[in-house]
Amino acid sequence: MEKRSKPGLEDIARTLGVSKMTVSRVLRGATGFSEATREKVLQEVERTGYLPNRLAAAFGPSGRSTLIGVCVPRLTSPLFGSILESLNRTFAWLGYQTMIGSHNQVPEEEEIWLRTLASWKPAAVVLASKVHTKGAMKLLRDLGVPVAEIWDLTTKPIDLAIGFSHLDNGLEMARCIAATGRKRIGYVGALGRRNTSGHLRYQGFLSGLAETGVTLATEEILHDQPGFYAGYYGTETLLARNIALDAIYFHNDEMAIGGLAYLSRIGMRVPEDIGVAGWGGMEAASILPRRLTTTAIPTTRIGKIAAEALVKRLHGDPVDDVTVIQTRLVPGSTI
Amino acid sequence: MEKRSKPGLEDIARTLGVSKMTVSRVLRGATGFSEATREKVLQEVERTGYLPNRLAAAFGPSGRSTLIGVCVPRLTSPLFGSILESLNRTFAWLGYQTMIGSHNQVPEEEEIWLRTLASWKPAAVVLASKVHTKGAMKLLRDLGVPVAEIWDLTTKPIDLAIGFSHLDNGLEMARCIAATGRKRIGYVGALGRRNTSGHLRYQGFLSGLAETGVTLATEEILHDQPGFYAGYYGTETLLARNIALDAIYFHNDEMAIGGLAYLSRIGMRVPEDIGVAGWGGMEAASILPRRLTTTAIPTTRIGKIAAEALVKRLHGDPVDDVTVIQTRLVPGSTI
DNA sequence: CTCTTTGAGGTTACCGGTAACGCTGCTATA
DNA sequence: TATAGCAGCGTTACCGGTAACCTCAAAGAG
Repeated sequence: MEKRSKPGLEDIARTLGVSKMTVSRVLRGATGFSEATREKVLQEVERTGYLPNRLAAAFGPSGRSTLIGVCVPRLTSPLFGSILESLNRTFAWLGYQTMIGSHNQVPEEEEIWLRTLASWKPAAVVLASKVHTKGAMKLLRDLGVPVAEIWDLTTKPIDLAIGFSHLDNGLEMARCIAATGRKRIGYVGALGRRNTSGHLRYQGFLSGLAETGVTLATEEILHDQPGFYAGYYGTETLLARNIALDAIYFHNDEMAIGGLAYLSRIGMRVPEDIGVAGWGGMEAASILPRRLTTTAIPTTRIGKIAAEALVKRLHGDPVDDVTVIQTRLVPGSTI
Repeated sequence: MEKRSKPGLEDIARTLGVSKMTVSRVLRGATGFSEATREKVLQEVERTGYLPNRLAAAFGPSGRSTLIGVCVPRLTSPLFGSILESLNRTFAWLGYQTMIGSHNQVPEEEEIWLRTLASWKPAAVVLASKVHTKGAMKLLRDLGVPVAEIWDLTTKPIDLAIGFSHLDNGLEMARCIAATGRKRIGYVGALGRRNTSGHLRYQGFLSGLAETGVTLATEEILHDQPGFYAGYYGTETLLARNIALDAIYFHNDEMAIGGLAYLSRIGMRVPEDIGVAGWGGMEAASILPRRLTTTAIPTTRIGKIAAEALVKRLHGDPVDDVTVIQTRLVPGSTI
């Protein structure tokens, strides 16, 4: 039967005959103690199995939190999953913990999440959204902690930005397709016309086509999640219009693969009858009978760099405000 | 310029001429105040934009935490992503926040994560792993909070269990395949022979085959993550042995789709030349030229029920120790 | 009319760290 | 030799809620 909850700094300090503060300094790696003291403290910590109380550490006016809030559009996407995995791993390595949320591309949901996060006094915030509500911006300002915006670079960063230009991704793919001489081009997207990064790629794609004097022949932007189903049915809808097409650009690889499934079903050959391009560089894209033309995104790198930059900022070390991550157009053989 | 950090309970209490305790009672929905007082407090909270400090609330000997730890094998799987999404949503609705980690099927990583989590004094823990280290079990015991084990049911639950039997899933699929008269059956798995839920399905599959006097003709268990690549190359390896096969069971749908890609590449027809079955019920499985034979998992339901059960237990309401979730074998047309 | 109950709210102790600040004794320098 | 500086450590206040305990007046019971 224990009466007290858990051994704390004080217990260690008492058995060692030093003060709480000394133990605290040793454990935080601060200065103001001798090597002999450090040894003693670490041994006692080991012996007692002392667990620091991060609640207490973050508490109080001068408490230093090790909590990082992270909000992404959704948790079901392997792309964001990979970023989260990378962020989690890097932050853990550097002594920080994450609190993860998703906003489903609705800025208001991000604000609600941010409000909850704020009540935990986080040390920093990572956001993977293009748009923020006024309320969210005010919350971020009141929090007064570093903010890393990942994923897209086109917006003016609040603080730090790590990512790439979705607009350029779309532009680049348009040029790639145009270079093959294809001129009757369609687009299949998702998430409506909300201001998402997918929509940016769409806009970049339009600009890219315009460069060569081509206009989009037809488009179908569903309101669903950008998954296999949406790609399949979106393609069906697009082709039902009986507009002759020689290429389709998709919101992402999942949708492109859904589209390929429909094309295969109706007997259209890719790339002979029609070209297909996706985005995201998912694993499946490279094992298809014909390797999918897509843009590969180094998600692990993005997570690692974002976490490292944020921690540097927290330590007061100099960091670049904007870090551009290189993406790579994978030519494939579906165009 | 503000001198104090943020308005707290005390600030609201002072302007209203009541005590901190009264404000706290109102906000927590406890008893011991009049309707008039409640109104006043809520109005003042609204007016000042007061944010509760959950750090302070969870702190102290009698602090009530609203933090829930959740640990899943990986964040890149849409299946686990969907569970996390569902857990997050349900917990948020009920006033709780999650701290998410992944253990990558390594029990020691789970223990490390658990140790970090423990220093945040969570109110409860959700685990999606079959095996736990001794250290992890001790940490859970010391924490003394409710634990929900989700995903698999075969192990003796620590506290609550919500899930289904992976063994039965494998068994059922074996019977389904055997019923078609196929007898030369192969298996392609991943994650080595680690004690994962995939391995349980494999074992159930073996038992199911044994029932009908069939033994596995050949198997290939890779050490990679169970993704498209692993399925593709695993199938290549399997078939390179030149053992005649009329069906392959895969670790999951991603791998099955990878396998289908290889089969298609070498010109084998499915299901005429060879049958294929996966597991997981991913979206893509149902848009393939032939609908994939698989087992659909109601991930959203699992998350919702797990979160609700855990919160009930936290409130002291009665809960079933074990909740069985029905999975559904989708016959498809690849067998 | 007195005694008990109860609703409404106040008081106090406490949690486990952290920063600020103060004290000691030793060493380097004028 | 005086003293300034500093490494090393102790002391103290504090944070923002919560449970436990206490008070007090009004209502109801006998």
